[in-house]
Amino acid sequence: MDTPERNQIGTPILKFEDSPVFHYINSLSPIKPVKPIHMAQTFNSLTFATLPSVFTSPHAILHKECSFLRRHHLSDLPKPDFSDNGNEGNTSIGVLDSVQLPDCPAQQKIFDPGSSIREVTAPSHESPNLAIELPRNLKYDCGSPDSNSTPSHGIKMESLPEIIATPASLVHFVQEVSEERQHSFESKLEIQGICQVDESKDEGTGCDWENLISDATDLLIFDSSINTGAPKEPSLELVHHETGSFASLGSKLPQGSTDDLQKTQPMGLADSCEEHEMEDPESKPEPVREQKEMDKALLLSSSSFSSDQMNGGPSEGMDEKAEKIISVGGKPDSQHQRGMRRRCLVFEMAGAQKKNLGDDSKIGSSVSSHSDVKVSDDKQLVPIKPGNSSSRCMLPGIGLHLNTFATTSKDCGVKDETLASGKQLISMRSSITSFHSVACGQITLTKSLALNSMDREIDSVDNGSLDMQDASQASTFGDNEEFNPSSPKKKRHKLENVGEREACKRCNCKKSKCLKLYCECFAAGVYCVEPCSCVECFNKPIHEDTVLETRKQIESRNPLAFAPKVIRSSDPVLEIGDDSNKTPASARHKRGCNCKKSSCQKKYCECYQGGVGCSINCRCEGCKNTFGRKDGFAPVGIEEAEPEEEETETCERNGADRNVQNNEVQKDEELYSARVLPITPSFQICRPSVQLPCSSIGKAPQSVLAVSSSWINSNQRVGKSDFMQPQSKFEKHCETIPEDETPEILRGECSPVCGIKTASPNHKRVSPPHNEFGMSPGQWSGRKLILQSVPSFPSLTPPHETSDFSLKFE
DNA sequence: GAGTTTGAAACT
DNA sequence: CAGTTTCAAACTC
Repeated sequence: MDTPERNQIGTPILKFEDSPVFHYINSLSPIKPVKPIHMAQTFNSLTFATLPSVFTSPHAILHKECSFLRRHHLSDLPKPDFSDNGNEGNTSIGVLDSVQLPDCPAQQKIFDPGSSIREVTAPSHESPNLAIELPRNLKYDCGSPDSNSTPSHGIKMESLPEIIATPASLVHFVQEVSEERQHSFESKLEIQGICQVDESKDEGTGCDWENLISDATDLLIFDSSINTGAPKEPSLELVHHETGSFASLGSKLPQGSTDDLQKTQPMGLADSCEEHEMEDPESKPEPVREQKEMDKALLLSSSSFSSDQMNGGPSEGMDEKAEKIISVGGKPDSQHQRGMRRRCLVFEMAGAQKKNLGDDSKIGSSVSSHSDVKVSDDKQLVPIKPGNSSSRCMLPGIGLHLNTFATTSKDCGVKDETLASGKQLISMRSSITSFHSVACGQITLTKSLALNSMDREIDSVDNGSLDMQDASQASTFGDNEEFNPSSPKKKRHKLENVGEREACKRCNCKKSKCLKLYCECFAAGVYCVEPCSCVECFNKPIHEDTVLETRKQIESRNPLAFAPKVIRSSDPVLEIGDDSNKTPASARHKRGCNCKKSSCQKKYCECYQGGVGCSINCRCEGCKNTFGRKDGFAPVGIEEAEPEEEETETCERNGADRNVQNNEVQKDEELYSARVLPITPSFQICRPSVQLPCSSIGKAPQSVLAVSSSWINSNQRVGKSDFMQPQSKFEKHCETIPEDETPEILRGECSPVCGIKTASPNHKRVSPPHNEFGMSPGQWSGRKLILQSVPSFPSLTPPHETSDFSLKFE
């Protein structure tokens, strides 16, 4: 009865598996499908008791991947026997095996049948509910050792004889089909069988295997679910579990266990590590896969195995549940490792996969070491990126606002001399993301949507790039996650060193109460956060009113006070934009610096700090800004400047890149100046607006999303919006230049910025349009809305009117 | 970690 | 608008 069903299910599953596998391969990591499967399996192992596995099994099977199924089957084969209806399970298994074996490569085939069978059988054994719960537990618990242990027991009791029988069959199949693996696998099976035969405990071990496997699968599933691309982890998990079981079993048969481990690991590895492998198994000749898997498995197994043994799972659990539990318990490590691997995977994903094999071993070791801490995080880590991480990470560290934004980029640029446009872009992206998060986190409300969208975009874009930042952020977060501020300075230094300084903006204000532009946080439009070591800080949500008022005052004096100091035209981050073409350096400090002693070669110089070259607006003396001297700029118009000599110097330092960029930038700036200038004001305003979301000042908080997007777009589009500064000088251009140009950019979205030229009040203060509203509105027409909505600066207030603004924008 | 330097921000 | 003071970051030791 059951068997036919199971068989059917199993076969279909297998078929499905293939298709799913392809899907996975094509689209994502195969792991996902596996997870469900694991669930089912876990159910099986765990749930022995309750319900017919059938229900669960199908689902699980469907979800599961071929690889998993296969493996599971192999390892699990006994389970079916154990399972309530050993008959069914066995029969189905036998059928499946027989059938599959021919089809699939020896090992794979073997595994496949087993897996499919297990899936089917397992469910039958256990109640779906239990199974579900168990899996959950496992997932959450990282393998819920407990659950595993119990189920295994139940299974053991029931299936002893059957299990034994099945193993033998399996062994036969394996032998026939696969060679080494088969042997190893067989050895395992045999071992299990022996153990079972010898003692009920042995059975338990066999069950343990299954359980372990199931657990592993579960783990794998989790991993997969968690990390689409974390195939490695699963493998690790499997390895661990198996290792654990092996350890118990393995004391006797280390090699066999190792082989098994390798086998099993390979599965996980193949699955997790590389989709290719996943596919490969089927397409590829088994040996190839096996070798790869083996290699990986070996690496992993070595690390994991040792760890597992260390755990003592093996030592204790030779036979019993305890072993199982231990092995399961060992999972944590495995999980940790998983997490590590996941991380590695992730990173690798982003960075390079090639390391996988070689690194895996390393990773495994390293992971194991780190695992403790990270384990819990692992799961989180993966999910975190999308959700939590962003929020958490972003929040703490990044205190990026618009200003920050600029600064961040600056920082990056500055620190990263090597920064190519690419990095900057990345950095920018990161900064942006961080910004969002920051805004949300620090400020109060963030618009998840905006953030999410941003994050998504970033994520999508970043994979690779993010690594840098993410890693940095992650590290910072790690530090900051809990916001252990420790010494802000130190953190800063660290961050700075990393180039992440931006990530965390902290202030150390003692007298300004963080209500003046002296305060970086306040200037950035962000509330001070724990990391800040400020004294008598009023820049907190609690004092929102005060903050808003103060801002208003400051804005009244200088509408652009909260605008980003540095505006970069080319932000890949925004990418929306377009002008990325333009030299990355297109950015400029809105006001310009006034350096006299630092030669614009130190962070005292805001331009340098921002990683941008000095511009016409700068009144610096002896400018040697490596990012670009104001001289360079001069061409357009007036230059303050001094013809400078030193361009060569710049070249020396950074190398041609910067120089070129700078030069280009300057040129671009000149070209754009007209365009940008008009725009810039709007941008600045817009940026603030972006921050505003958080701000709650009386003015309408703009819809962050709308604003942000628009803002971003504007920036990107404008690209060089940066230059608010140029205004003063550029104003001339603007005047001369037909507004049309600006409109192009602006027109894209915002209409006419041209007006901006208006008034560049003071060179010093770029406050171009002092009246943000008065002037800007017209100029920024496109963005006027924003301006309106965004008073001048990032208000901490949540966006209420955003809708209106958005509409306006549109 | 303390002290100095620097330049922006704020004030007159 | 210019000059001065205040402030906090950046930097040095």
